[in-house]
Amino acid sequence: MTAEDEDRADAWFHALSDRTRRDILRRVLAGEHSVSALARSYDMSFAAVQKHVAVLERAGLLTKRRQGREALASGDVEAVRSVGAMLTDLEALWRGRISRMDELFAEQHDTSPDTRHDPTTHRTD
Amino acid sequence: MTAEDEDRADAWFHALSDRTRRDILRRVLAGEHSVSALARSYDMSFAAVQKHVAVLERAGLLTKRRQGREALASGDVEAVRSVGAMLTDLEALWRGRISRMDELFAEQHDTSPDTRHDPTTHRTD
DNA sequence: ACAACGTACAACCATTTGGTTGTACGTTGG
DNA sequence: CCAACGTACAACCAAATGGTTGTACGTTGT
Repeated sequence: MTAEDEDRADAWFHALSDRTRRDILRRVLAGEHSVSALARSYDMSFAAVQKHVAVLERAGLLTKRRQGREALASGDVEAVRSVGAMLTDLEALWRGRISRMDELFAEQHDTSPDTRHDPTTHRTD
Repeated sequence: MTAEDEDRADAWFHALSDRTRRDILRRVLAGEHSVSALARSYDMSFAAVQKHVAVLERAGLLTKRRQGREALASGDVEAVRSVGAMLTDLEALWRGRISRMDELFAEQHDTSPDTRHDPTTHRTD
């Protein structure tokens, strides 16, 4: 099911790649806003803002709730956390690179590898 | 200078919005790879992969180092952390919303606020 | 009742994107 | 020396993107 994960990641990062959408997400994370209330904040048509909201909704970064004639949008912090988790995974790959560099150093300079420091607690920055 | 920040964020998220680029970034975070070595991993032309590498480079997510005829690409973990920090900032906005909800709840339902639970330890998920 | 409001969506347009092929140029190994 | 390799970049193309206007339809306030 890695294919669907990549689809979700595509949608997440694409949704976040537009500054208007990031601004909308900030607002709806801070509190519910109707689509037209959001639209009033930007120098573009209502339809344009509505499309941005739809992109964020399809990506799962916000949800809409119908109340009378208004559609109230609310940010989904869990989705934001999931995006952050992807980046943490990327960092982990980098930490693995450092560990391998340590191993290489140990092999080249140390025939008794037991005396090396613990690579899992290695300072990296 | 918020404008440049938004430009950088646009470049970051756009670079990450393509699965081939995310995969390239994973590889170069784990260790240096030449552009042609990367290109061999994907079912597309060398030029296409080279363009993906260029997008990641312009976004500051990887750097290239010239060694002979090869261009060795390496992931920049600091940039990845900066992207993660942006998401943490988004989360903070959401936490502010919850605090405000707690305040409103206290005002409306409780004239002696002592008996309410502690909002700072409020379970949110 | 009905005008104004809020939403949704289709059609259209210019620009960007992600891919291709082709060409040029420095580097390297036999 | 020179053929193969690695890189860079231009030109081109189909599809996606971000914007527009227009239309339709349910909701609300007077």
